[in-house]
Amino acid sequence: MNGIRLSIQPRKWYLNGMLQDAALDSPDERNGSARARGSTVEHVFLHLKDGILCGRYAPGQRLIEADLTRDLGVSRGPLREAFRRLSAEGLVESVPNKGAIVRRLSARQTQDLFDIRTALEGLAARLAAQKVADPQVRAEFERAIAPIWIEEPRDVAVTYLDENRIFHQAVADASGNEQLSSLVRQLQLPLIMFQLSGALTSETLRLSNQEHRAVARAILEGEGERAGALMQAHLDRARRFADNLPRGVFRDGER
Amino acid sequence: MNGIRLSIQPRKWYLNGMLQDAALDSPDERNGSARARGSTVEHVFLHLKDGILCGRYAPGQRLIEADLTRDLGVSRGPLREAFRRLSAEGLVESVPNKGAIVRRLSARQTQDLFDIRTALEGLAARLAAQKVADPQVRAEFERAIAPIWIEEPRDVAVTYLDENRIFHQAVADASGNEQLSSLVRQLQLPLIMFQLSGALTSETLRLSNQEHRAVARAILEGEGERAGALMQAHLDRARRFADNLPRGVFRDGER
DNA sequence: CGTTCAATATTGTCCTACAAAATTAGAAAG
DNA sequence: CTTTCTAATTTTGTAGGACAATATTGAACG
Repeated sequence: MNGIRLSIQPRKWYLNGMLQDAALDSPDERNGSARARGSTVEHVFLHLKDGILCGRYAPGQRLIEADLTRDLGVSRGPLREAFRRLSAEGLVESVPNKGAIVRRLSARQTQDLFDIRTALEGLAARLAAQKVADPQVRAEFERAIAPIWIEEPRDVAVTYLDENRIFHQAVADASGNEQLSSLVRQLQLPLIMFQLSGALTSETLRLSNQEHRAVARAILEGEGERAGALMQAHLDRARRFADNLPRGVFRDGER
Repeated sequence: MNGIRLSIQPRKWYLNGMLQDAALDSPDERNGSARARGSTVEHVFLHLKDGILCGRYAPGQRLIEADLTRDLGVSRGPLREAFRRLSAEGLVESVPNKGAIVRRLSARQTQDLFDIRTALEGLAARLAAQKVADPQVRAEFERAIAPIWIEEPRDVAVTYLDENRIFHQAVADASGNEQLSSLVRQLQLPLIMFQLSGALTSETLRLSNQEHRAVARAILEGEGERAGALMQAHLDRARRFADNLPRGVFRDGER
């Protein structure tokens, strides 16, 4: 009694990032074999990623191959390839003979993830403070983090989570270490489930934003050590916050 | 003129970790379809991983699907699945429409990787020093790192690289953070190319071993901060060492 | 209410096929 | 002889069908 099987709005694809209707872009419908090569996996991947992040696929839900191949109109090969990419990003986990299920972190795993993020993003902030000496990096960084300076209070949690993700990614990108950047992206994704927790208060968001600003200022002033320490303190507070979430958010039993 | 296509010793598999001859374990030879389920991908994966780490497949070499399916006697599905796993471990990279090639790091990527490892393994050492209070963790840790106390001088570089890998993994495992443990494993693998550099002197190995011992002692004494600092210093030295390797070891051009 | 076992659902693997892209070889031009 | 363009070959991306092994479900039974 664990397979929930949400139905998917039928026959829509993401093609190069744009949402399109299926019938409009398949020139010959007789077997649907004529789609831009190399894009099929990407379609499936983006559809599932988006679906997981938006909650269309719930944590713990099994992703049945037959259902998805039917609903998305692709064969099992590309679907499995997409599963594997999602697995690499930490959004699903593959269990032998059971297939792919939407990842659901235990409280312990969440804490562990925060420990890792603290170390890596502390490093990223330190490196970023060095790299902002380069005008191009500085310009790109300032452009990316612009939203954090907006004064209006954040009331919609979902919107703020996006702002949060963008800030952390901007710091990582400014570090100039591409592998670090992609690791940070990968480690941030599985935590999106907080979207569903509803525990983010307006005050929490304000505090988080203030910490973001402090980190950003330290980076822009080139003070690497301080930026790293501030980022670590920020993530440490987030870790404690996550530890106080209701147990229901996490995978059953474990604590 | 880049596809080298080394030939593979024909028809051998790894079955449950044991090397076996093909003819001995395929009950019906008509199409070879009867092998333990879920093991095919593992066979291919281990064969390729072993081959890459042993240099049987050279960095930069293309892995042609047709050749491998023929030589290993598997179909393209499992082979591609194995490619994806190797890609996740950072041993190969997949280029669209060109397939899988054995990964070759640039000097810059190598430095970046060391930065990340320094942060993560410093954390691992710090955590491990806390966790060794648990007798079971302590026992397992001491068992795993036993080789570092052997007094004989290390002359064979390949053997020492294995000892090195085992030590770093043991620290990560002792941290009690499974995700950290798997990250450390993943980040360590791509650096195996140093095996081929031949730049490891007997003196280098001795120094590295001494640093390992210092880290181990700090962990066993429960001094987390010191253990973390020592581990970071150790990796920092390794980073500088790697920076002085001949350029030919790295991907052409980049520095 | 709990267990056992058959029916069903689902995955792992194989095969074949074909179009798209990349690579190589060969021909033509300089 | 070298270079460049074109055609043939190779190789990958994807579809679709097939079947056995494993998981899951549901029903009968105690």
